[in-house]
Amino acid sequence: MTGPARARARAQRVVPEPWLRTIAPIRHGSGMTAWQQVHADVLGRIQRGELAPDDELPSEPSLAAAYGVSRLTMRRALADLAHAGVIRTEHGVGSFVAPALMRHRIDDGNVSLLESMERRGHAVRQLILSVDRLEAVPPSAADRPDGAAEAAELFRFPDFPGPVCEYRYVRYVDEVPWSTSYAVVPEVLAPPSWDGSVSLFAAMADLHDLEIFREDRRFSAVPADQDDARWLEVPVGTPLLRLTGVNTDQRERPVARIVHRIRGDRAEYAVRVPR
Amino acid sequence: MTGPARARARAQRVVPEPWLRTIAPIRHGSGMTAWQQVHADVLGRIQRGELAPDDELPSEPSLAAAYGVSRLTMRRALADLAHAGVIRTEHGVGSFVAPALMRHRIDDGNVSLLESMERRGHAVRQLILSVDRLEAVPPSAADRPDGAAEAAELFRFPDFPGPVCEYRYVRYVDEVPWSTSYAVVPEVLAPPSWDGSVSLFAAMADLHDLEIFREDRRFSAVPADQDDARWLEVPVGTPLLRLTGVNTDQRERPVARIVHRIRGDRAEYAVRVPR
DNA sequence: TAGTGGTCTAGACCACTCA
DNA sequence: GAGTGGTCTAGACCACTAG
Repeated sequence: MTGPARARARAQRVVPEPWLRTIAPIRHGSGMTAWQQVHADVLGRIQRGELAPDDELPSEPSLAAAYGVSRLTMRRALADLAHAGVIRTEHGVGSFVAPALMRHRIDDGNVSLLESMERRGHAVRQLILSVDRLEAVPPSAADRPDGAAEAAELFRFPDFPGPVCEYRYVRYVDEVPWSTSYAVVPEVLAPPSWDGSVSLFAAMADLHDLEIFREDRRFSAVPADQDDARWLEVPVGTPLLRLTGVNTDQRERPVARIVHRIRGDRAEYAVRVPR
Repeated sequence: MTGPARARARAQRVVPEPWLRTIAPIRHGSGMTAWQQVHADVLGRIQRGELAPDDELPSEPSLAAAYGVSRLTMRRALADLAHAGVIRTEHGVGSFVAPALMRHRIDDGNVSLLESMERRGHAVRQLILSVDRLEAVPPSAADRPDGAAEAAELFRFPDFPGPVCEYRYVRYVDEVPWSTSYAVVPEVLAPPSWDGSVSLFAAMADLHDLEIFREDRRFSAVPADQDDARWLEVPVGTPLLRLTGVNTDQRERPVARIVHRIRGDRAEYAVRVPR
């Protein structure tokens, strides 16, 4: 496993020093706690356009001094902004105003994210983290993502008994991390040399002359764990949209199970509801 | 606005004192940070069943002492568990192991949460927070939930010009908070005395002899703000499933726009994808 | 009133990035 | 090596709940 491929635009400009002087110390004992006031003030300044996307914020100590709070209180405010995707912090570098969040609308019909995005002119890249072959026995719940009883269900393919292949990969849209993804397919259907340049399911369909349908989709919201945080370049605890599903072939046989954990500040999934 | 209606089961038992002695101080400098080790240890003990749902944890100071860390570090670990819905903390009372999370599977066809849940034997209650009449002009983005350009879109009803009614309410399932919800409908269609005992859209349908369809649904993930936190009884920043949508009548005219912010640790929305 | 969780501080040290 | 964010501490005070 290589480290996260960082090829990100650097700060457009550093916020000029005079800007710091426009900050007034917060007032204690005014209903709101200190970190809430700081949070609101910084958010307001960003929304009002005082700071532009990719601007670098002053350092934590200097901001803390300007607001008249301790560095820890300052960090509490900044952490909340980072969770909401308003700013982004990089260890050893600085904090930056996040670029205007480009929410992608996905019509989750029978077309993959990759195809759907490329049709709209966005570049999708899939970085494969691991491919494992497993006997189709329910593994111990502990080391599976979203452990518990659901784990065994992930490995059930009644029509294709035998070992399964387990894929872990990261999807990028326009070189910004989009999701950590997990897929399980029966080994007999697995494409032997999938390199992520096409949809996994498109590869399966080609190989075995199948038609693959997205059968059902389930949505939930979960906090980013350390692994998510690392690959998606967000703080631990950031809300992620968790999308699980089953794909079937033209005879309604399950052929793949997937779990995507998608950055909540980037993704919006749209579903047409049939009448 | 009244305070949150708390009618919650209290602790089944307090974790016995000897249990505290089974905790070993964490080892510094072993790859994981202190709070990660504490987090992992507490989570493991809960998953292994040492602590049962609704058990009350020892106080923060005593836990901190047992692990050999400062109270702040202890709190960092507990905060992460609370975000994930593993424990729940009550100010001035204590921390408790959260009950096994009951994920509800919703087939989001043309049936309301209320009907769908009651059909499955769950009690749904809707608490109305406010009903406001507004001129149908795009309001300032600042004070709308999920402000920005989307705000104006919420008020567009080309077929029913004029003022709109804005509803804010909280939905409970089995007396546990489920979502904070927000709906906008044209005033000419608004039921004059909706009390939350039935679906808002069922009331509209009855009143004006409409058939109401859930036209499209969009899913995203957002952190709980202070208002969400208050009503849903979760910490600020907890991941919420954000569900927005448009309802239309039998002639495909938009008649309502809705925004639900749903506790991520309780909800899972399932959608059948049409072939 | 006692005990709990929530906020805040000042200071220290570590881990990371970059010139 | 200088500057940044990440972690951690000991201690203090506040806000809330309950007996």
